[in-house]
Amino acid sequence: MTDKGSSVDRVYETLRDMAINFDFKPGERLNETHLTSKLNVSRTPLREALNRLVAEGFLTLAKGQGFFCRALSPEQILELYQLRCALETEALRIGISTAGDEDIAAFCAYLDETEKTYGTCEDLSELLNMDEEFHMRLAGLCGNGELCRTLKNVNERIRYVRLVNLRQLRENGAQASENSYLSAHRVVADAVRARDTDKAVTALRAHIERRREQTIELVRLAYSQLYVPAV
Amino acid sequence: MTDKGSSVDRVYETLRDMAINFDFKPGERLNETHLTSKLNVSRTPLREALNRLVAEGFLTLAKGQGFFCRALSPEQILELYQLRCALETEALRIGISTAGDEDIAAFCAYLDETEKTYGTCEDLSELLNMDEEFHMRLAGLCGNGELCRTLKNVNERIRYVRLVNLRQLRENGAQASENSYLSAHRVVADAVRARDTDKAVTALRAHIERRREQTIELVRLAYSQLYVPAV
DNA sequence: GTGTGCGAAACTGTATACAATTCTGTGGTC
DNA sequence: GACCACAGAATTGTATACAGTTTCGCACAC
Repeated sequence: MTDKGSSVDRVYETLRDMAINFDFKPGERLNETHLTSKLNVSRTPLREALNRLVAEGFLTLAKGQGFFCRALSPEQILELYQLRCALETEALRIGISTAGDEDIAAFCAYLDETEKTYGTCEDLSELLNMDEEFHMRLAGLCGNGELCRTLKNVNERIRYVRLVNLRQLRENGAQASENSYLSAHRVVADAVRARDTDKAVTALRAHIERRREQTIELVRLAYSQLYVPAV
Repeated sequence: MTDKGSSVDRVYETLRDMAINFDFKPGERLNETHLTSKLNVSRTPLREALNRLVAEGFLTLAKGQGFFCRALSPEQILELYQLRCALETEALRIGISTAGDEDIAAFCAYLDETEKTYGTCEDLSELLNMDEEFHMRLAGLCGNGELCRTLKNVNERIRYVRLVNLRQLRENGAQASENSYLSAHRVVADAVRARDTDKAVTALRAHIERRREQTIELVRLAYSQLYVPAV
């Protein structure tokens, strides 16, 4: 029953996941022939998938030289954080003024539900998934599909750095930091429930921008982890 | 010297222009064979370009059925207006707090310069270009390339409806409306020069959202113009 | 040792060929 | 007259072939 999807779709999703996780190193040139044998498809659907990923900002395309992994630079990450902030705060504004009570209740219920597993979650990737899910649901309250799709793309592109961030916090034994994530979410959710736009936007903006200062250091750390195979 | 660019690039730009102007009708199925003969390329680069346009939201792709022009619906346009608002207001916030005085001066100078031609411009498409250029320069003050690229894409996707709007205003003999565009720009620019974030954001938001109420009617009008060849 | 030029190999960009699916129109049945 | 079945045509999705660049390595000059 599961529509196995076209070859392009399968290849596209595989490559996107690899790009998200920087399985391709920043600036690395992609060898199409290697990828075809790795993914068992011909170059035609492969290149169609690659072209999509270029349009989505995961890869770049240099005429005559082929496809490259996107760069990983503090500037780039900062730009994406700003973009994320723009999208999320506006979504929040719209959501607070237009979402139904039941939608907001469902959103808050999700937070309640995940609150327990948040502290006990060992897998950092899973933890990040939960955080992203929270933010996507928050944004989803605005009912704007275009906005959500754009946000999703941005989140995917900063995911690696965020993961590095979590690893760092975990290593520093900063259990508190995870709780601070959670409490920040709680503050926003409460403000949403109270339909207090200013309070919610302010809290959310602070929550997102908090990470900005560390970005330069985080990108440096990211590079070091990229080229040292995880134990 | 003009790098003639690859075949894909040329085809891509042509198709994108056609999509922006709804030379493809909303929901229309695109026949690849016809396009190949029209554009004098084989299906391989054609499909690569089409895949890019899907990723950019100009087209959709139905498995087994090929490529279709995007829909044109009030909901879609409203979503894009909201997205535009999110991007522009955030860019404005950032720009006011980070742009150099000389950048702001250059921005204001551009407004001064175009102010004259604004009233006398006969070509509505050209008029719209000028408006878009103003907004892109405004956004450009924030120095965030990702944000600007996203905004550019959004603007392209709502361009047709905005053009219909201008046509309508022109037909109603509403010269005043063009002046109102201009004066709104002036208000924003003055607030930017004064580094008054709240005032600038409020004015810009109002300027953009003003069009929202008319959207349903505008989309209806757009359809009528799409299927009646321009005289 | 360093830099340069050349030629082969590798790779990209595009065209074409083929397989599988979808669409279309005709005929038949109720 | 409306609905369904089916065969042929058209169209999409993928693989392969080919031409034009680029890259890489090696030899050679300085």
